[in-house]
Amino acid sequence: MSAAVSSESSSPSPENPTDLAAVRLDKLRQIEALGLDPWGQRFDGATTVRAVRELEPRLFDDKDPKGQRVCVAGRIVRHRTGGKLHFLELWDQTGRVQLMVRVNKVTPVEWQVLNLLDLGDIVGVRGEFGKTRTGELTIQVDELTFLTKSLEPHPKDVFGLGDIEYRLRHRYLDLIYTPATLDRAHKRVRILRAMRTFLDGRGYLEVETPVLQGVAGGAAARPFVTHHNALDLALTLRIALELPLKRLLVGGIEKVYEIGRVFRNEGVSPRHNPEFTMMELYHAYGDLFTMMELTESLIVACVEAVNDSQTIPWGDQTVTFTPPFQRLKYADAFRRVLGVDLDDEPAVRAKAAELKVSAHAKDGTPKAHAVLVNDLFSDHVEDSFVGPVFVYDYPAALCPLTKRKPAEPLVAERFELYVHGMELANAYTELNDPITQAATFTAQLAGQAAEDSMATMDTDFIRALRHGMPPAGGLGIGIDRLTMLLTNTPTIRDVILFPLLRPEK
RNA sequence: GCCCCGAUAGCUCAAUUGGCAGAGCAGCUGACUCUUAAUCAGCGGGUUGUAGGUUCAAGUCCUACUCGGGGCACCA
Repeated sequence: MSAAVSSESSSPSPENPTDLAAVRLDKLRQIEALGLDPWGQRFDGATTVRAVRELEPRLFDDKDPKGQRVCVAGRIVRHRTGGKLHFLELWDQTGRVQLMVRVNKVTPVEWQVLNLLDLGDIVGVRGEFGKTRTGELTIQVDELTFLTKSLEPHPKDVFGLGDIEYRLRHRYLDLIYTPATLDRAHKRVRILRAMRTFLDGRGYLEVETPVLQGVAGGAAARPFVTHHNALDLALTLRIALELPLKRLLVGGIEKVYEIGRVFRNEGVSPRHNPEFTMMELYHAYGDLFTMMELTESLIVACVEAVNDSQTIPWGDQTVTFTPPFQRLKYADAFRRVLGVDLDDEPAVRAKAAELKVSAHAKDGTPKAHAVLVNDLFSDHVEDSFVGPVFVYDYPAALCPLTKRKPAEPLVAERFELYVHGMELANAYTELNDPITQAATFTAQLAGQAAEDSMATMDTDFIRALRHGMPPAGGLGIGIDRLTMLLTNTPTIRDVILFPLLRPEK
């Protein structure tokens, strides 16, 4: 769009040869003058570069041209001219291959086109596959079809793309010139496919539930707000998948899951994007420990989908995903790291003061004990987990959707799976008692922000529970963070192809 | 929303204490039928993110803003 606009002001015969876009537009006109379409047409018969490179190469021999004929299409990413002989590198998403074009092997028009090629142009070629005297796998081109002009200069790939903003705003170039970016995109798909295969194999039904919801429930987060015109209806984008899926448990779908985008109107960071992908599943008649077993197998299936072993690199460290993962009670972890019992309120307050964790909310009200415990845990305990480790038996006050332990009503049957301080999975025995659920929805702890309390009552969900939801285990996994971990990627921006950025200008 | 850091040619990066804004690649012209970060000869290319300010002089110092990065807060 902007390229065309800026180019129109440039002369087709550029007076300024440093106006790179104008030079390219001029070449486009020359291609048109040769009677060719600079935007190309259907091109049949191409195989992938990878498939070509797997063929047996044969040293080129003009007197005995018996090499295999191949056909590929892709982008020109390097071009070495040599008078009557050109070498080019053609890129497609499976790899690169060298092209050799000799003046006497192509038509005069094709030779003219060759001399008009810019880096970034797309061509289709046919020719003999073999290797040069120096051993480079090469296609000796005898048919050259121009397929698409690139009017913008491409980055010089040999030095890589250095500027993060440039990479994010030109993700299409990042995919071409940063192999790791394309590799991560492929691995993300493999992880999702492994997850679906695993869950389908265990009898889980994949469903789709509404993104637009009247009450955004199932998590503590600020929603995006929107509006439906015809019904004049205030709507929010979902912040979790939980509540619709549990309605399906009521409806008798005993094993159910959804992989979908959720939206939280919160900050952006290396681990947060306002829209991200969750997998949530629910299993009637299961519980917390059903979910632990399932999580181990599921994570291992995902690990093995992208990695040969169960040990994967993470920065300068590694993680080994060999079941059973470590299990650690929340209270034990708290005591081990902080040296105080979480039920000992004076000791917890003293520890908070020592660690400079405020005992008061931003508005000055004293934090409830459970909130202070949670803050201490988040700030000082979570980071100590190398993992994978299941931390389980959470303080019930912080888990409004979770069933309490029968003998310990202050403890919720919940676990989180941590790896290198990152929360990878969250699961619990689902609260299916509508009377307790109605009470926890309205409970807002002192010192807890309103938007963090899930204090908005979803009366329709309560009604569903009142019709009887079977006891169940539920699990949520953040797909983006799982992908980060399994692809050794420190920022969520690089496992999401188009992370949210402010518009330029 | 707050704090810190960054932005220089299409790309990747230099520029000493405030003292003529540079290089490689890419581009243009020419040479070259086995190159591969090709090579060789030559030529162009900049509102130093934007707007102000200080100064004889600003890429450099100051202020505001824009965008990005890191952190905080929030969260998964």
